[in-house]
Amino acid sequence: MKEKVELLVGQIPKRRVMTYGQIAALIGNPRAARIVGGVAHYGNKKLPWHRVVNKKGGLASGYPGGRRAQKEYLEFEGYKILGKDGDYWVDVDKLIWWPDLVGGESGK
DNA sequence: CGAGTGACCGCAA
DNA sequence: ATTGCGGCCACTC
Repeated sequence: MKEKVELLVGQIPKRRVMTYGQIAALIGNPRAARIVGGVAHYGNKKLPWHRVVNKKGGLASGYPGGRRAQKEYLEFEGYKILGKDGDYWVDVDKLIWWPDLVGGESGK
């Protein structure tokens, strides 16, 4: 399970993001979004968890350093960061990314 | 070993 | 529209 999560997160290309629910669905547990969060906290911290956002595209709450730090990371990679003071989010509708199972190009 | 928590999501009231 | 509750796997105490 978590291996799939870590795998997917590790395969998330730059300028692209994935939602917890999405990953959870891909591993076979659409309702196990929390598990993804659990893996994020306990699992492999070497993975780009900053590219993982919630359904609203908002940044994680328990991220090391706070949402601010995560926002810095994302904008540093060139993400289109939106949001208000203290609350940030990305264009999940456009930056959302899916594994290469659609037939090659998943979006650019 | 047993119980509780965790960076979430979705439905129901 | 907002608040409340259930559900899953892995890890920690």
